Amino acid sequence: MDKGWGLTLENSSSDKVGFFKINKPVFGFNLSPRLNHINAGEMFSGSEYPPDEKRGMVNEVDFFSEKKPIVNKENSQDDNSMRTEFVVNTGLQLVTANAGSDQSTVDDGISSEFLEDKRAKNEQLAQLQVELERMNAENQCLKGMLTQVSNSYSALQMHLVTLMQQQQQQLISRTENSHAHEGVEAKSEEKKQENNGTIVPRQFMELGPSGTKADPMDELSHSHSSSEERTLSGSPRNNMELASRDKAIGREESPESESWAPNKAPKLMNSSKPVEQSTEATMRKARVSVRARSEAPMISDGCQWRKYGQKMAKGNPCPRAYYRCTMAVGCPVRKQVQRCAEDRTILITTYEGTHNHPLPPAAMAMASTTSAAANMLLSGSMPSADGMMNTNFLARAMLPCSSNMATISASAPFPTVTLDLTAQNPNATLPNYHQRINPASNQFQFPLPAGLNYPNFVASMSSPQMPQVLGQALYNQSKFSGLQVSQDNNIHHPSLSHDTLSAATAAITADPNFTAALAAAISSIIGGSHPNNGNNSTSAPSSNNNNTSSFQGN
DNA sequence: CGACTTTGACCCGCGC
DNA sequence: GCGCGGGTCAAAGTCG
Repeated sequence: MDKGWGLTLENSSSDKVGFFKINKPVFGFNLSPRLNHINAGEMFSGSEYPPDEKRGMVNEVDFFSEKKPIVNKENSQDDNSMRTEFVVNTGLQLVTANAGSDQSTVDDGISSEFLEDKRAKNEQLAQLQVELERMNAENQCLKGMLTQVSNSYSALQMHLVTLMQQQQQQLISRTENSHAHEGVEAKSEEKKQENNGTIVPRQFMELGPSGTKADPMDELSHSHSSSEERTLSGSPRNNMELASRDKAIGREESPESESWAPNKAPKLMNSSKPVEQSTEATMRKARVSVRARSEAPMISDGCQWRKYGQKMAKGNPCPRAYYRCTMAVGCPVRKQVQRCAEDRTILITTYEGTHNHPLPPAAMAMASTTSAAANMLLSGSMPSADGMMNTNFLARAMLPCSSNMATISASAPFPTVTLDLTAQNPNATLPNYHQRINPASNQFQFPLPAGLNYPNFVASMSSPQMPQVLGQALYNQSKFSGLQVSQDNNIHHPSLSHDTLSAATAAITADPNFTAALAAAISSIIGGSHPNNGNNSTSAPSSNNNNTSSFQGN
């Protein structure tokens, strides 16, 4: 039908006469008024609207133009669809009217016939107007339905995108787990890579709730049995470390040996697992460091810590404090807190290890979002060509945005992710115990709005959106930088990247506690699996959820 | 009294 | 082998 009309209008005028003579009746009589209305409007509303001369031709050749030229002329000035229907209906009605008028002409004369005719036309007009209104209403209804369908489609599309994102994340975590499970089987392959000087993605630290958790140094030793073990390079240095560890069997168990079983069992196991030990030794060094301005002695990050030592570090007049997580027995997570030598207002907090217990709600919220960050960081920290390319690409993308930035550096073979949130020169005051950022290392830089720095540590994690925002931003970044595992499912959100990242950086700078917890979560993931995965329990200890008061010395 | 901090001693890796 | 420095232990002290 449409095709017929389209052809009619597009063809040459010489052919149109014939087409119109044929199609017009078909259009007018054989189709429902509603379809006529819609199609007529569609056909004549566009660029193919027939010129006046064509309309004139139509009128001239129309079957009914001879009887009702006035009607056709009136309608041709207004609504095209109406015109069409007028032509059609007028023809039908006039047959009857004329039939009646023939008699009236005989009975009443010309004047009464004229009045009758005019009245009939008025009635016709009224009917047509009513019909037109009805159709308009129907069109409005259809428009509404179309809008509704469009909205539903958009909503479904968004939902689909969300589901695909979640699926992708699950795929990533599943892939990591499979990597861990395949660690043993893939060792021969890893060895090949190691021999070739290729560094494989770092492995995770063991984080199981075993009661014989050793200190981080020794933890490595029994992680060969860990399902979360990941592959890593066995550098000569690591092998040496391993060998020397094998020799060292001396330290006695402390009263805390149940939770921090220092050395015995691990070392016995080490002797038979040199390769794994070396990889774990490297993994053990995975850390997350947060540099932030704070007068407080320690950043509250939602976990509970116990100080177990303090030492003077070389090159820094400020002592370094050592803390371990006491939220659960045997939790291997530790952190070091030290003030920056150059700027003592800067507090450097370094996290190491993986929590073997559920994190407090606040930390859990952040940890859930930082899983994406960890994916990105882990991928980006790989010294592989891809990793370097991606991180460099990301850095290039981020660098021009601002001179003040939070810096996350992941440097192999001592992967340390540094969140520099001091809004100052991010590289000037890195602590000497951290590997300084260098061009060869993997580096993530996030722009921070100029002038932002750390506020007083009075803010709590009051904004539940922040983790999601950051997580989404990092997730987008990871995808943007091509770090996703699955290419087939890659979803691009170019519109989200910039805005979300800005929001994320704003969130970071707005709440130092958030950053600390973020770093802890990242450290957990880098050092092992997701903190939330370390324990089947889904409820975090409520009594120890927030230890802010415990560490707010100032 | 339990939890936490302090602090000297010790262990270990690493460079020379 | 030795010494340095980082990291940890554990007894003693402190605090609520």
